[in-house]
Amino acid sequence: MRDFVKVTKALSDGNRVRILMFLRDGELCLCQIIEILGLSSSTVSKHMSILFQAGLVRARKQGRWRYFRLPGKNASRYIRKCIEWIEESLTKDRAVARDAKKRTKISMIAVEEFCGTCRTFRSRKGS
Amino acid sequence: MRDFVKVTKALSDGNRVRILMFLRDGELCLCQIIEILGLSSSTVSKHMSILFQAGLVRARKQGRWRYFRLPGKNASRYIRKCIEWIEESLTKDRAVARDAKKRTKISMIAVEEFCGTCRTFRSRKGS
DNA sequence: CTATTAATTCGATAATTGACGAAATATAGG
DNA sequence: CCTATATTTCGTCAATTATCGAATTAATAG
Repeated sequence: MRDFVKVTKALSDGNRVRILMFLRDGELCLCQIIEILGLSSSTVSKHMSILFQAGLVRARKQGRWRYFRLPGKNASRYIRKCIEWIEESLTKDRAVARDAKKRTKISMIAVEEFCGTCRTFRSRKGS
Repeated sequence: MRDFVKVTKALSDGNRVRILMFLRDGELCLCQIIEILGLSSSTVSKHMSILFQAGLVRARKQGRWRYFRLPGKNASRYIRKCIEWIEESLTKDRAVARDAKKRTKISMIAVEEFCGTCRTFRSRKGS
């Protein structure tokens, strides 16, 4: 029960559900998630930690960046079922559609450019 | 999204999940639920209201008693999926097993006896 | 109508939660 | 080592939540 409620608590916030929905299209690094949600980095970091603790996302670190993704087939049966349920319930959701669009836009910029050295590059170019 | 989060918020409390699990065996009146959970009547009433608002239980009133049950086939697809998911995830849960046992014990007393006139009867007999 | 009892609503309280910004940590590059 | 940047942790604050008991409402029985 403890673990199960950890999952339902993780799902009980709209922003966290949004994250799960746009992670369906593949992994993203934290700063990309920050950009899509429009929340502070500390807040998003906390959200990711809650999703991670619940087993709803996997994470990997590469250099300075941390990438998050849905757990896929390695996940326990009830986590997989859970994600299926969320997907089925929200495919037509407006907020989810908006996020997907935003994600597409962000994905046009290569990850290494979006956050990282090239941000410095871009701002140098801009100023 | 609004409605979906209403459901996940309803599920984000262990006591409410317990309620859903022991309602699988059929409807119960509020005072029976109170007895199984061991919480105050006002608290349980609030829990039932939250579950009802989320569409996770149905209710009917008969006389002074209010009976609650799972929504069954009338429920929307995603509510049914949700309940399936909970069931699948918690069939082996210890708290759920404990509640089921308690429910069986309570069910030995007819509903009309358990709460209602016969409670007076029993306490008169007892004192 | 009155008394009793089931259930809900109300008001208070302690705990939890979501948010932020500041400070700390980690990593890469010079 | 020093700087820059991505992320996490910490402290704080406001909002929400789970709980209770008291008061209220609803419905039956006498």
